Amino acid sequence: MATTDRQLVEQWRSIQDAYFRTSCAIDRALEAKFDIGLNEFEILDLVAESSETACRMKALGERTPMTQSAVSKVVDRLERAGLLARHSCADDRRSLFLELTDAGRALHKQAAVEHRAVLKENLS
Amino acid sequence: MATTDRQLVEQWRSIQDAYFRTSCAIDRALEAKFDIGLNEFEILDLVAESSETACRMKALGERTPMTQSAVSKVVDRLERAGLLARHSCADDRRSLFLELTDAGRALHKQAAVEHRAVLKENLS
DNA sequence: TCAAGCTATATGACACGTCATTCAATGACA
DNA sequence: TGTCATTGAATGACGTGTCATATAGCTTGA
Repeated sequence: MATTDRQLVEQWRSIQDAYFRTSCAIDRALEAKFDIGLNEFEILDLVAESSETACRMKALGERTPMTQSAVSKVVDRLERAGLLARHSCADDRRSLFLELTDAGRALHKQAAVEHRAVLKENLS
Repeated sequence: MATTDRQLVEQWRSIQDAYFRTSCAIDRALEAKFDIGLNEFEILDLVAESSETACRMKALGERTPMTQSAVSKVVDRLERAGLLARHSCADDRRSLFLELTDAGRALHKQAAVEHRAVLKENLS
């Protein structure tokens, strides 16, 4: 009972610790080298990953813990930074279809290497 | 190489997922039942845990990933809510010594039960 | 004992996330 | 086809976290 609770809390703290250490490390590295944060990278990564299918915005919302409005704002920033473009979708004019620009694709390629490297350093 | 990267990313995603699911669940539960957030609870928990020693503020900063200024603000809110009090420290008048109020202690006791319960539901 | 530096905390500006709301487009059904 | 509900996305108000700084108290050494 008490020991179970203790173990639970221990387990939770270790998850928190791994999460904070790693996400801060990624964030700092990406911020320093590419001037984008972790969430920006995650979106770039998702878009890069699924460069086939259309109508992304919606899909992104489903693949990330971020809110729809958060996604919208991250995409704003990426678009302003010239890394990503919104295209309207022919078959459903409410939907938007996202695509990396050349700059975005290039940056993502480098950032992904960095990202994996930081993961390697920080995860068991 | 590629497979290692893939595994790394998988591992990272699973940590992220566990972290988000669990922290959101705790946050919602505490927010709904006790009107405090996760960080507020963590601070209450830390203070409750070490109710012996003095000059807490500093010590808290070392036991949490939060920034010193974040801790200061969380303590502000807890103090405003009447759950916690700052006492000045006799031997070093820069330091502050934190103490749960009766209300704080009572709330922490209940909230801790809830906290452990949510952990149990969300962790393997 | 006084200056210079260090330490503990608070505060203000700012970035970013959430929630609630809005708006346009779509679907469904009479 | 016209109305009503629903869906995809954007926006504004707001809370909370971070960084840089301010402030007060402590310490050290001449």
